[in-house]
Amino acid sequence: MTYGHEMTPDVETVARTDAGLASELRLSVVRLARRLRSERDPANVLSVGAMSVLGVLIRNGESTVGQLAASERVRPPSMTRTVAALADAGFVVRRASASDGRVTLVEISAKGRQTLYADRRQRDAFLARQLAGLTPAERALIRKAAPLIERLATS
Amino acid sequence: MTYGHEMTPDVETVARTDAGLASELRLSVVRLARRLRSERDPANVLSVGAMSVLGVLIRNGESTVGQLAASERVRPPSMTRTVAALADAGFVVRRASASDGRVTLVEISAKGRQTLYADRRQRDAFLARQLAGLTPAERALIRKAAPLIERLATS
DNA sequence: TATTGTTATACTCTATAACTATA
DNA sequence: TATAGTTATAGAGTATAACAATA
Repeated sequence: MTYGHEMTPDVETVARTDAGLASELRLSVVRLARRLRSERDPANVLSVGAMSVLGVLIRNGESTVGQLAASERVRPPSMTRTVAALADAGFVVRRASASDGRVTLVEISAKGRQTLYADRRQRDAFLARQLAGLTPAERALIRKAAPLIERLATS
Repeated sequence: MTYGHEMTPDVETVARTDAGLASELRLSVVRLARRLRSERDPANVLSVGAMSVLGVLIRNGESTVGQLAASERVRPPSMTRTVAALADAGFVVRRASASDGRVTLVEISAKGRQTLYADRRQRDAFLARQLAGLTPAERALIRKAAPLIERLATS
């Protein structure tokens, strides 16, 4: 697989060195993330951040507001707002902790689960179309790269 | 290279099917983009969007406000604001087109160029550290995947 | 005293609508 | 009439500061 004369690289730095690699990967990832946001169906009720919180709740189960804020890397007041919006829409349920009266426990509801899965399928549609434009070998490469990108984000 | 028992996948969907691949890639990319934003030095004067515009100006040379808005996928009023902020800070220079009095041409200044490069080095630092935690084989894989991600974003 | 979460308030970025100037 | 850009205004999302309740 080569990127010869037919493809002008979209970044100034050729990623030969590791510093250049960081720069190229950063630009690519930021651009794709922005594109994914812009391709979202505006009819969607919930924001990207709110949907992401539902994903955390499915992955980790019932969580406190503080845990959710940490996992999404936002401040507690922001997470309070997001959780309030999710609760108002019936996507999560809040309850006080029995063992510690200060904490608010948040759990996803059946409606939240269904909504998240439906929204995901829809958001995946754009990227699936884009991936269909790659060759099978390129898709195989992306398949191997995705967990590495995940690790770069979370480690 | 395997992702065996030592690594619990952070996504529910195993990317065996192409739909699953879209889902996994989307989550990974969105997470890394968010992480990159959060790792930015708060002392930076310009927003991510403004820096991205400087990058476009270096890549494409002098551009109109409309061209910049299209390339960044924002509406013209948003780009007017971004360009105004860049001009106020001396990072770009605006001038009227000689051939078409309606258009505003925008060009990067020497100061803008220097600032962009410095900001980039700094933003790259976090990702370079993360990449250093990968094996050489994994980095080689990322090196091949980056231009593909760019294509997914821009095609 | 320290911690968890909330409320009050402000800032940033983006959008739509309405307007000006030019083609 | 259509197009390029700007101004006015509003909405979404996040932040800091101040506060209440609990440990």
